[in-house]
Amino acid sequence: MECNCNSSLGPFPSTYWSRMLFPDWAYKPAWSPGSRQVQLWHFLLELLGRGEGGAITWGSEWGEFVIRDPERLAKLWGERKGKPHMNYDKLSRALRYYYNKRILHKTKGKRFTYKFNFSKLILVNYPTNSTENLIPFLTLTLFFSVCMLSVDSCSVNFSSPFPAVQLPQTSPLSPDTSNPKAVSPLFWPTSLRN
DNA sequence: CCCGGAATAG
DNA sequence: CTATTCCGGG
Repeated sequence: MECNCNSSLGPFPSTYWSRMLFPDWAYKPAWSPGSRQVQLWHFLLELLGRGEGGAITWGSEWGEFVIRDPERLAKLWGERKGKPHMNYDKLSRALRYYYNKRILHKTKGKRFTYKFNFSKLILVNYPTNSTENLIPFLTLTLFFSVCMLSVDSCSVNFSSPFPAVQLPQTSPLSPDTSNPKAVSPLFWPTSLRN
């Protein structure tokens, strides 16, 4: 199967996608149900999606990004979190904590260059006590969001086997959770596997 | 620059 | 728990 985002689904207004870019589970760690503290990976994807000022941009490979202005990125991050003394040294330490969780890894040799692991990103942050079969939908949510916000023409080949899969019929803003099995768990792009 | 340990906060 | 802060080391 091929996904051509621009022709099949888009284009959509950016506000539309920014609202569905990160579902509720992305904002809060499982241990603090009430809080909605923004996490660093979330913030980065947000900037990457908006193409914010060139402080951070996508790299050549899938999921790879380059920090073009480290101190400015740190300043933006500090403003978001209310940490006026944030700098790249401290921000990069937070990025390094993602290595163990396999959310992120460094592309060695390339300065200021890191690479997302989107599948791990989902698995790590998905609340385990919730319904399992919602994962495919959330996968699609994150994948398509990143896909559509990051590149002009997004074309990805999906691997077989590929059972009958249909996208949710309702609006992504109010997903039909009563029919989560509309999307198969096998719906994983090859580029997201590892 | 990049790496992780250690202490600490929320 | 996720960072933040600080820092010795490569």
